[in-house]
Amino acid sequence: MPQQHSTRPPAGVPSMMYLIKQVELAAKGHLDQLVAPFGVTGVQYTALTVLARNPGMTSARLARNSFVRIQSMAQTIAGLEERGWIVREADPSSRRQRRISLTESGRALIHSLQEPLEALEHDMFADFEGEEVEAFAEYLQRLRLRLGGSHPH
Amino acid sequence: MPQQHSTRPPAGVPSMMYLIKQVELAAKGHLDQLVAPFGVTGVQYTALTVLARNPGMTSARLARNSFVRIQSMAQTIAGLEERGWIVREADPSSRRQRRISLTESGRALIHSLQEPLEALEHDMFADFEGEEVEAFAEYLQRLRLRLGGSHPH
DNA sequence: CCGATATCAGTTTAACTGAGATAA
DNA sequence: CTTATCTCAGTTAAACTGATATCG
Repeated sequence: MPQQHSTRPPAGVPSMMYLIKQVELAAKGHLDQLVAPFGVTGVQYTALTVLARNPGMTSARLARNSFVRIQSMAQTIAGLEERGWIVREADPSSRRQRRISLTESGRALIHSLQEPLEALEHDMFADFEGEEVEAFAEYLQRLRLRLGGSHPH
Repeated sequence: MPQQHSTRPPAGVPSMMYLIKQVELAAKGHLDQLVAPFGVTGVQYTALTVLARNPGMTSARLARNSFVRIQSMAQTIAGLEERGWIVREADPSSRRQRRISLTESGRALIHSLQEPLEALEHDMFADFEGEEVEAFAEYLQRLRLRLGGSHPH
């Protein structure tokens, strides 16, 4: 039954998604600002850190891990390769796949940015209690798993 | 099947921002999928709901509220106007500003999408306790305020 | 003159789709 | 034959910058 056009505000329907988007947008702004002087975007840098933690990854696997299409990730990877931060080598056991590894230059980039980025995150959560940061991270993890379940192909 | 657990140490520098981005990306996918049949994007729709809750807003004010540039919001607003979901009327007390209000069509759109969107959010947080959802929302609010403090001009 | 609003025009990031070659 | 990976090519959404006119 269609309610009358009450002046009642439609409550914050998409409030959570709106909030998440705004936080992401604001955080991206800070991240980009910090890493830009190094000639890297926030997306490129985060991809690089994932690759640093997972040596030998393929582009396709990284794409699935990040919930983007293979082609989207390929573009990001191409940028990293072009700048010389990564190399892709043919895997002898699977000539189709190209395994990614960081160059010295890539490792140096991560090293240079590690401290400023930790400071940025520390600042982001300056008014959080220690356990609140962990709780927030845990909520994000849960959402990531739940929402990521239904990714298109 | 390819449910892998990552090699090991989850610790990483930009882990929080990476998580936030992934959650936002996944949530956006679900939102867009839901609202697309109505000819609206997720960004357009969320802007519309903000306008519904704040009648008489200007584009510039909405932009500041959303942490985007005036020009970026103007583009979103233009899309909403083009589709007939909003109208912009000259304010007699300030001939520069154009106050935005929803049309019947715009209100109908919000009404049509309210229930499915509530269902989507409910589903997102299905494995959250009630107080956890509130805590998560509160964390996001805090981050929004803290990060939004340093928005460019 | 200055600041805020709005607009016009162009750019960039980073996602997307579709098509096709090749290897497992 | 099927599926996954990779690549090429083009598209879109949604942010951005810069410049300009006008109102208060």
